[in-house]
Amino acid sequence: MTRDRKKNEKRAAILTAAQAEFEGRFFADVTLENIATRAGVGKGTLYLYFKNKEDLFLQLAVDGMDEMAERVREMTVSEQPYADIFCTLGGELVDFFQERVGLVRLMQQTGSEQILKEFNKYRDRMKKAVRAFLERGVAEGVLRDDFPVDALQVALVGPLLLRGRFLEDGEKVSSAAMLQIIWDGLRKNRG
Amino acid sequence: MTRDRKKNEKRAAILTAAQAEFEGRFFADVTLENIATRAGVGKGTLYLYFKNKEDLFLQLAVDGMDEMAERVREMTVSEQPYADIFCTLGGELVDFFQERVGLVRLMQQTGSEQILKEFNKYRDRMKKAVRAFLERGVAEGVLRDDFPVDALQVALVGPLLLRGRFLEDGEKVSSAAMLQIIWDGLRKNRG
Amino acid sequence: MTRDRKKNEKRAAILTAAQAEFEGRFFADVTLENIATRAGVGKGTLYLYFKNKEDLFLQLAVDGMDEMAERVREMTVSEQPYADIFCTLGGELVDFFQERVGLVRLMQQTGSEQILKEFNKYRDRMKKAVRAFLERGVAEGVLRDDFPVDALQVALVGPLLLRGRFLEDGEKVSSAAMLQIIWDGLRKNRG
Amino acid sequence: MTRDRKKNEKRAAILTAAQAEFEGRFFADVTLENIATRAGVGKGTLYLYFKNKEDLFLQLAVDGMDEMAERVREMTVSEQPYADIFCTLGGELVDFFQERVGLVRLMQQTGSEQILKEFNKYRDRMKKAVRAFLERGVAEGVLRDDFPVDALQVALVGPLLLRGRFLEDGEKVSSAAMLQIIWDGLRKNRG
DNA sequence: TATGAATGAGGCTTCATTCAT
DNA sequence: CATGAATGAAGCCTCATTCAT
Repeated sequence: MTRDRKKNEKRAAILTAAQAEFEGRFFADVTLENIATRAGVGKGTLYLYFKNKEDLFLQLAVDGMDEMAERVREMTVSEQPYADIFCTLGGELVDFFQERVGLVRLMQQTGSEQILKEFNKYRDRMKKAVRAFLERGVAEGVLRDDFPVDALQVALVGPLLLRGRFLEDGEKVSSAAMLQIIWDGLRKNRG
Repeated sequence: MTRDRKKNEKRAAILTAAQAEFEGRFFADVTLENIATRAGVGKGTLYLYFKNKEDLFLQLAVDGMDEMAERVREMTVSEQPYADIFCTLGGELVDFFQERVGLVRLMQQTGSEQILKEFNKYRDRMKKAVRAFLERGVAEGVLRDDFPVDALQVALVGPLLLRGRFLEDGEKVSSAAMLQIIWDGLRKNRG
Repeated sequence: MTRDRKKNEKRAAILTAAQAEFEGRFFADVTLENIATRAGVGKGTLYLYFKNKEDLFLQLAVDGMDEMAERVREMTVSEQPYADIFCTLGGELVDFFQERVGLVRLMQQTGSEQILKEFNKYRDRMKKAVRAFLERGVAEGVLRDDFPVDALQVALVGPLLLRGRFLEDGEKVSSAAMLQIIWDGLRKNRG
Repeated sequence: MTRDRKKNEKRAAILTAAQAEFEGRFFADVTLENIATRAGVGKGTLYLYFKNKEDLFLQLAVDGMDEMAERVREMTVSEQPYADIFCTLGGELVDFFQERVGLVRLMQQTGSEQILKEFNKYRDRMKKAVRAFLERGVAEGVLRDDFPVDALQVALVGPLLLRGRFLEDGEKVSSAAMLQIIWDGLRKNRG
C-alpha cells in the first residue's frame, strides 16, 4: 500500500516535471535529461515508470483525461437544468484545457503510429462524452438542431482550446465571457 | 526576370514539399532529407533558399499570412453589409486555416526564441487585422458589445482552427454550419 | 576519489588518442570519430569530457603548458649559476616543444575567435615566464643587452620549435648542439 | 602573349586573394567561395587555374619559393665577403618568411600524401640551397664547425619563421637584431 | 572563357536508451 | 530500486566540386 503510494507519487512528480518543462521552455529543450533533473531523479529512473519517451508523453497527455470524461458523463445525466449544467461543466472544461494546452500538439509530434492510436483512444472517449452531453441538449430542445452535433462540438471545444494560448501575457479571456458567447451560438431559441 | 521567376518557383516547390511532408507523415519523419527528396532537389539546395531548418519552417508557417491579413483589412473597409462580409471572409478564413493546420503547432516546436519572435510578428499582424474586423462589427452595433473583443476573437478563430483536425477521415464539419453557429454567438441582437 | 581518478584517466586517454591521431595521420583524417575509436570510447563520450571539437583541441594544446610555465618560473629563481640553469631548462624546453609540434599550428586552424583567445591566455603565461627567465640573464650581465629581450626570445624559442619538424626521418638535430648555438648567440661576452 | 599575360595576371590575383584570406580571417573561414569573391571571380573560375583546392594551396605555398632558392644559390657563389652576404641574404629571407608565415602549416593540414610530397620537393630545394650557403661559411672557416650544419640551419631558420608570428600587434622584432644574434650563434670565432 | 546554382559526401553534435554499479 | 556514464544512431549543416548556360 505504502509501496504503491510512493511509487505513484514519484510517477506523478515526473509527470509534473514534464508538464513544467513544456510550459516553461522552448520545445527543443524538453529532453528527458531536463525532465529528470527537474523531477529530482536520475535519467534512468524515468524508465522504471515509463516504457520510453513516447509512453511518458502519452501518459502526460492523457493524465486526467478519463476522469474528466467520466465527469462529463456524470453531468450529462445530472438532473439539473441543462443551462446550469452547461455553465458548470463549461467552467470545468475551460480549466481542464487550460492545463493541457499543447498536449494534443505534443502527441502529434512525438507520435509513432502505435502511440498515436493509443492517444486517440483516450481522445475519442472524451469526444464521445462531450458529444453525448451536447446530444442531450439537442434532444431537450435547448440546443439547436439545424446542424450536425459535430459542428456544435467544434464551436464549443475550439474556443476552449484556443483560449489557453491566445494571450501571451498572463491575462486570459474571461472564462464566463467565453462560455456565454459559445452558449449563444449553440442554443436553439433565438427568435 | 526569368531568373527571379525560376528562383521563386523552386522556393515554392520546396515549401510545397515541406507542407506535403507534414501532412502525410509523422512529425519525427520530417527531415530535411525527406523534404529535399520530395522536392526533387539536393539537401544542400535547401540552404540556398532558406537559412536553416527553422527558417524553412518559419517561411512555411507565414507563407501567405500577410496576404490573408491584407485581405481581411480590405474586407473590413468594404461597403457591403457586415453580415455579408462576415460570411464571405469567414469562408475564406476557413480555407486559410484548413491549409495551415499544424503550422502554429509547428512553430512552437522548432522554435528558438528568435524564430518564434519572428513568427509572432506575422501572427500579430493577422490578429490585429481580425480584431479590427470584429471591432467594426461592434461599432456598427451588429456584434455584441457586452464582452471584450478578445473574447469574440477567440470564439471566432478557435472553431476555425479546430475544425481542420476534428474529423480524421476526409469529411469535415461544414464550413457554413460553422460560420452560422459562430455568427449567432457573436451577434448582438438575439432577443 | 576513485571516481575522479577514473574520470581523469579517461580524459587523458582521449587526449592521448587525439595527439596520436595528429602525429600519425594527415590532418584531414583527424575526425572525432577517429579519435573516439582510437581512444576506445564512443563518439558521444567525447562530449562528456569536452564541450566540443574546439574545446578538445584547446585542451590538447594547453595540456601541460601551465606546468611547464611554472617549471620555468621555478628555475628562473633558482640559485644555480645562470648558464647551468639555461642548459637544464633548455633541455626541458626542447622536450616540451618536441611533443607539442604542430599544436600551435593546430590552434590557429580550428580557432574561433573565442577559443583562440583562450589559447592565447595560456601562451601568454608561457611567454611571460620565458621572458622573465631571459630578463634575469640580462640583469646578471650574462645575456646580451644590446637588443630588446623580445629578440632574444625569438632567437631562443624559434629553433626549439622548428627542430621538431626539421628532419622527417626519426633523427633530430642534437638538443645539446642546438642549445650551445643559441647560447652563443644570446650571451654577452663575446669579445 | 597578351593572352598568357592576362591568364597569369588572373592566376596571380587569385593567389593574392587566397593569401589575403589567410592573413585576415580565421582558418575555418578560408573557403574557395571567399577566395573567389575576394579575387573578384566566380567560384568555377578557380578550377580553370588550379586543379583543385589542394593544388591552389600548394601553388600558394610554393609561390616564389624557387625564385628565392635561386637567389640563395646566387648569393652563395657571390664574391663578396661571407659576412656581408649573410647580412644581405638574411634580410631577404626575413622578408620572404614574413610573407609566408603559416604556409608550411597550411600544407600539412590540407595535404593529401600526394600533394604533401609535391610540396616537400620545393621545400627540399630551398633547404638544400640554404644548407649549401651555410656549408660555404663553414668551409671558409667563418661559421662554426663543431656541430652538424643541420643544427646551424635550424638556428638560422627557426627564429626567422617564428618572428612573423611572435608579436601580434603590428610591431615586429627588428630584423637586424634578429640577424645579429643568429650570426653570433653561428660564427666560429668567439674566443 | 566564365559563372554560380546545384549537389551530396561527410563532419559535428544531440539525446533517447542501456547497464554496470 | 536508483543512478548517470557511456553509447551510437540519426539529424543538421558545410563546402569542395561539377556543369549547364
